[in-house]
Amino acid sequence: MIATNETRERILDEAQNLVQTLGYDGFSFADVAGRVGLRKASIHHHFPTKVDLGVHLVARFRRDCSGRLAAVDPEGDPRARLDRFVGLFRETLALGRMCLCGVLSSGFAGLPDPVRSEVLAALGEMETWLARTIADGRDRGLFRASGSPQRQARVFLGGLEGGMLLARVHGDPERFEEAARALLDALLVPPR
Amino acid sequence: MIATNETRERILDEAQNLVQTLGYDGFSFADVAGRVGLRKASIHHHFPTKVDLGVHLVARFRRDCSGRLAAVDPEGDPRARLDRFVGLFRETLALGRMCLCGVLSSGFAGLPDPVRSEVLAALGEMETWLARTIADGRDRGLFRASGSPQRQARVFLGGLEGGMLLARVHGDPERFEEAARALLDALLVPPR
DNA sequence: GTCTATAAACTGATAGAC
DNA sequence: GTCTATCAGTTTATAGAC
Repeated sequence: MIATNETRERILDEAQNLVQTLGYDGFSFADVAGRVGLRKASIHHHFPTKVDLGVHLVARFRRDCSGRLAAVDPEGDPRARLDRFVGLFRETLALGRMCLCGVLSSGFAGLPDPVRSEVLAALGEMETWLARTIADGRDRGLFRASGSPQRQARVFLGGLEGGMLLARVHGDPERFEEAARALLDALLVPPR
Repeated sequence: MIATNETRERILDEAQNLVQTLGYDGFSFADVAGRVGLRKASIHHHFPTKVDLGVHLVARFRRDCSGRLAAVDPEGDPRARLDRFVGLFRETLALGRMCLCGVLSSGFAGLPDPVRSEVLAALGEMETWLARTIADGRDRGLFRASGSPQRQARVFLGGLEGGMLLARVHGDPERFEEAARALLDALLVPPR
């Protein structure tokens, strides 16, 4: 792996952290600069505009998600694969952060066009992965058929985002677990 | 009903509309003033600070929700009563807006303390109403018991918020309907 | 109650020295 | 690549005339 500009990554790290905690409008060049230990002008050197920073932020998040999901063995038990998906959300929540796509969905109408596109693309990739996994589980007789796998994937993702949102508000991760368990149970074929 | 200061209400209307569309940071005194047809200073006359405006915003929303839910006949079919709850969300979504609590949950950590308290109170009242309705449905043999009614209420509310969020992002209200249907189905006792 | 005018702080962004 | 200095625009908020 070529060393892909370390400062750039640190800037993206801090910016992403802020967005996942406070929302898109909740971070400024001054905030990011302060945390990275640089001046505002130096941030602009790496990311000329805020839109540019925002787009690269979501694009990296998307690549990261895709990579993690691609690393899940597609031959494994579909239930365990879904658990892995839930685990990615759980890890984020444990840090007190929201899913990047979830936060950005909240003030979606106010986002710059290029950022919106990236968010939609990221959400689309998650849904596609979920739909494929659910379809596989149906083929194996593990999941019940109820509408299309795409439909089930959309409900699953929405449920996770909502559960995550309310869990963080109440500072109670157990709420997220409740939601995840309910979503998985709804998918499973009845045990008798 | 005594005429409860009309200008104040119009200010709250426009501010709430903006928050539900763009988020808490997405509205300014200039925005609100422009829409109401007043100058910024006049808004400050009615609501001295932004925190003050924000608190009254959520407080009014909370009263409004409580009123609408209290108007639902507590003797009626629990399934229809839940449908009524879903309908409140549906109406908001049809206007391209998010649930006020949902939007404010997104950047929760960045909200002023008094606003946070109101959001938590509003969410709590919704959950309590849902839990009572679900408990009633269980007593009548309509809903399946799976964890406490409180737990089911939390999952239900989270699912609605998440479904609403993603439906609006994709500009596809049908996504919300899918989520709502799945949540109701999960509650119902199997039809055989 | 509404207005004009103004303040102080902050926003994203640029120019140019080192 | 990072810095200082600066810009124009916006933010919340106040003072005081009408």
